[in-house]
Amino acid sequence: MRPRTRRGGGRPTIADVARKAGVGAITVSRALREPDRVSRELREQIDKAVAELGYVLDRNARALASARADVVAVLVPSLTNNVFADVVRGLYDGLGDSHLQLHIGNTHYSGLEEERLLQGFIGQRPSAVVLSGIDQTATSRAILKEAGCPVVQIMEIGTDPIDMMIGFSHVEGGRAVTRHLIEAGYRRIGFIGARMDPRSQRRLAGYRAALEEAGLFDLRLVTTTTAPSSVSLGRELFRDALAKVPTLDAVFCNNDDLAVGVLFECNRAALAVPGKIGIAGFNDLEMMDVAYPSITSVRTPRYDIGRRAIAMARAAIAGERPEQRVVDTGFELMRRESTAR
Amino acid sequence: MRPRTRRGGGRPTIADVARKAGVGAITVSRALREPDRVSRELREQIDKAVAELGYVLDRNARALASARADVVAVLVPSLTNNVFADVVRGLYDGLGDSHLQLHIGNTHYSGLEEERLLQGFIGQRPSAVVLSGIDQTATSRAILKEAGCPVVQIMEIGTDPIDMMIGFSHVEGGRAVTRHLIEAGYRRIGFIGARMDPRSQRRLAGYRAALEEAGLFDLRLVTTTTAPSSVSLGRELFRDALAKVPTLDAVFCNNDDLAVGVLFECNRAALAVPGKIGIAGFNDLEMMDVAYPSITSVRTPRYDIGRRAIAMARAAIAGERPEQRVVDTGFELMRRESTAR
DNA sequence: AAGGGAAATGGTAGCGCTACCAAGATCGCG
DNA sequence: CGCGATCTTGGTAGCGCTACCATTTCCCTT
Repeated sequence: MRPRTRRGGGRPTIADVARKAGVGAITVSRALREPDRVSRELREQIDKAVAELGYVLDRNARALASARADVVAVLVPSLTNNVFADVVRGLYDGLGDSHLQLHIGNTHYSGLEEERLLQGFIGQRPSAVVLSGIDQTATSRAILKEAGCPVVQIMEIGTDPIDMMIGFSHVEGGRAVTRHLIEAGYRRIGFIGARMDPRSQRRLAGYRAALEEAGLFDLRLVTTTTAPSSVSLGRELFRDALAKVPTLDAVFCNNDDLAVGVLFECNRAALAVPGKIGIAGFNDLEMMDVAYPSITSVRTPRYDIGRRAIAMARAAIAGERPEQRVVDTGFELMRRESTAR
Repeated sequence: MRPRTRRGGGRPTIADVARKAGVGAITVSRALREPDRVSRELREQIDKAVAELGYVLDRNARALASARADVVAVLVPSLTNNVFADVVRGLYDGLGDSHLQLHIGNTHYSGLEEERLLQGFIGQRPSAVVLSGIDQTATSRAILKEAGCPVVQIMEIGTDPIDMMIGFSHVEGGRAVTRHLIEAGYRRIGFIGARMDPRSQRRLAGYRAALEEAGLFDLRLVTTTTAPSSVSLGRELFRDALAKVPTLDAVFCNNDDLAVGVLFECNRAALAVPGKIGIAGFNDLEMMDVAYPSITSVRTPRYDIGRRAIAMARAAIAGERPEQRVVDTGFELMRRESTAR
């Protein structure tokens, strides 16, 4: 009958450290969590014992004992998408020197998948949850309200936050870029959209509103697909759009990948940009400014949203409730050569 | 003196489910993990109780009790980079219906950061670890050998795997594309590199070997920076390279972002591609085939590497040791318009 | 000098789950 | 029909850590 080491792989525990340092286990625990509350002398002994034993804290045990994990659960619809890659980078940088960990889940733009992931994450009792958009299912909302931890919805704003929210209006983004195209003198302005998730739908709504306002809307101008966005898809959709409406003189693409595809296709087909065709994208990827001609786009503060979302979550974890639960970051229309007619 | 609910937020536990279903707690635990080992009748009662109580398994408690978390720790050098985004997508898809979770860490191309993250991840007792490249520090290697779980190094191969390895030779990739440029008739072939992490260094080594073999190498042909890669950086570096060597007639870019930047700059400066300047990239992003002209690149099976890495890890977790510890996926040279002279 | 309070340290009792073992029920086979 | 093998179920005892409370020591007041 082995007395100890029945299961754990024999890794040193906090008790081993305590024995070696000649202190109580709880003091080691404290030295690790709140060094200020332990005398310098003991702290040094403990640090030494930790180093000598190669002790590593068992996060699972800590999470169980303290009924919460130092984890922020993050749900994004895609990781392949540059847009969310920037957000995630901002989230990471927002962590700073906190001992929080990020656990990223990929919803693949599916509300049900989001529910499933949420279920799993909540089982870890995260310190906070960050999720994308405002179109959670009723079940997801219920789970989150129940969870009792700060929740930050990002990339979009709306009137009914689960808890907190930081982002911008996609309707206004779509409207702004479309108005710009109208002002530039374009008249047959197409919309090209891939994926057509709720945010894309709202960009389309903004586009439509702007065109209707000017009496220029025509359903045939809209070319969309639910297939995932890509540069090659931009080419395909542009060809379709042009076949449908040969008088097309501009396109607003629901994201920059598509816009780049349209540009390449125009180059290939010798359609002058911006003379013959105006092109505008959305998100303002770094590439848009370098393209030839450079491409008009809507700059969205993705990295910043990530950073600030974590800052909001950290403040809320610390008990500081913000006076403003919904933060509108706005966006910036970047006028470039591709629409300078 | 409250008898129960001292800490946990009052969420139902496995004991609550057991009481409601009229069975022992351990039977509930089994029904959740190995449904086949519980009679149909009890299983249905338990499922019902779970649903009614809204029971969610506490992963921390499970991990503590079973001394391992159903987690695969993944370390990648960057999340913003399309290349690793594809790998991560493959990893996710490789998970399939297993109950494994992915925990992603971002090393920012730093060995020390990798060590730090590894330390944290090991504290969670992951079921497996996946990490990028073959240049881990001695400390990292030691930690991993100690950890006693399967380890998969990805995206590159070498002769001294920590455990398992899947990827391809970056030296050969660089050599192949450079030879192609030589065969296409280019003579003053530049190398443009950003970041210059170890894999980029090895691509450069392959480039150099190919040029030396042909008696064409010249140090001034190499233009690199440690700054992170971007399309605009491709433009800058190309300008620098051209200023240094005005007779430059081709460039091999250590990745596709740079190559696109070079293409845009050539368009802007009215340098004919491939006539005046040949361009080749690395990784074969989807965009390369759509660009005008389309850009030669080295296709790397990133998504596939992700999937197969998880498959290898899962097999190893299940106790199946592969006969082949190092898997060379190879790569494919995609010859396109940008080098078709 | 007595009293009050803060700071430093430790002991006890779980957190919610599962490994391990035991025991009863069922079955097959000679 | 007896006996071992298999299946199903349950009890006990932790996993490694921390919340909660108790204790001791040392100041600082008054």
